[in-house]
Amino acid sequence: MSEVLRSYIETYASTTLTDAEFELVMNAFTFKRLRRKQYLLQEGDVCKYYGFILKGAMRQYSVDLKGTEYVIHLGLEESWIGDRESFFMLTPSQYNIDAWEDTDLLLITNEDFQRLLDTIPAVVTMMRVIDQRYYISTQRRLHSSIAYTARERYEELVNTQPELIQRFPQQMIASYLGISPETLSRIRRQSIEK
Amino acid sequence: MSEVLRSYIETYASTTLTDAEFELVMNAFTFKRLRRKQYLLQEGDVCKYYGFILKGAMRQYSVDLKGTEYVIHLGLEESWIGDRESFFMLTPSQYNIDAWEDTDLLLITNEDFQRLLDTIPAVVTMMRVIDQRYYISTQRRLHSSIAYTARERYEELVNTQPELIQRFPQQMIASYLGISPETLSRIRRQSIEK
DNA sequence: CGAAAATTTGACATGACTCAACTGGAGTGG
DNA sequence: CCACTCCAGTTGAGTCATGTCAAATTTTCG
Repeated sequence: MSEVLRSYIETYASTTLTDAEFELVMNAFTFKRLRRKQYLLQEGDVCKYYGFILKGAMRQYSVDLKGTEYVIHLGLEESWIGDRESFFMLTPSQYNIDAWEDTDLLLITNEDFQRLLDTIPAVVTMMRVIDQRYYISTQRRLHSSIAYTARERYEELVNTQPELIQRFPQQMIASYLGISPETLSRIRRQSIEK
Repeated sequence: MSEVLRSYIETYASTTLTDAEFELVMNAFTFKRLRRKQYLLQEGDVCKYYGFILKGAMRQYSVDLKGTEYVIHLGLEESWIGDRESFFMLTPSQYNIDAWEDTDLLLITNEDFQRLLDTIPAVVTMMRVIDQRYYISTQRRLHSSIAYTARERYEELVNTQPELIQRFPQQMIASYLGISPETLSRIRRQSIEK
């Protein structure tokens, strides 16, 4: 099971880990199983753990005074989940993170993570590559939200990340796109009609 | 002048550079002066240089078929400018980058940048810290675009980055916020009336 | 099957956009 | 130093995309 993390790191760092290094990595992480709807993080708490998703589906979202939820991240297996701002700055988070499907995670604390960065160069490289990709994908998403209509953003998502649409309910996808569930429903109908 | 870059790196890396290291850094960068409206990057080109702004104001934007401009980044002194996706992936950029004010830059190529990352640990650390901050600020901006109205986004910008509002014309700020210049004008009037 | 949740649909409200006209400087040149 | 132009910003009117609320329908799942 932890082989998944090993090959993930090796892929992103474009190198291999020695068994000793991998041992260190595995000691730094704790396995955790979350059932559907269980929380990894609740608003107001500091994000103590960053998680690597082995299997499952999770979401990160805020809730406003009216109770409306705003989804800012959806995560599937072989990706990371956590509120980075809170995790690294040790500040209270404005986000909630919960499991949408039953999810298996590998969790790591800030301290342990820093230690890995200090001792294993491959982890540093991996982080650089991941940040790079995140930087690029967020910039694209930001550009979409400024330059594209609701329909265009939905169609872009269908083309680039169909797996999200398959795994999460429509209302979450709507929130992720920054539109109402009703609007998304209408957009989909019109897309089909054409 | 290049002392600015040195102290920037030292601040972000929380360490000092040896003179030898700084020598390497300076050899990697080229000084460039851009006049107002000159381009650093044009759509369709690969972003050959990443720039550190010593003095001035720059913007990064795309243009759609109708000629409408969408500003995705505004940069002032002591920050970086460039299309990271194009720069690191060597792909043609969809963005234009030009100088809004006369601007002094230090430019670096991808090759030279990789070399610095390989030879100077402080540069690696600096990048990690910068990426971290960018990650956080972009996530916030994304959250704003999903969860807040045009007015709220404008007010947030006034509170968090008033220097952008002072240095760039209103229509660029509007584009940066993803709203029309007319809408921004009306929002401002109403804010004043209250 | 039956309850609860998700999605769809309809009717209506509204925020934001578009287009066009107007206003008010900031420069320029006679 | 005035007249003129240019351009950003403002304002108005009409439109359109999207949101809201409520009801109907479909799907999910115990």
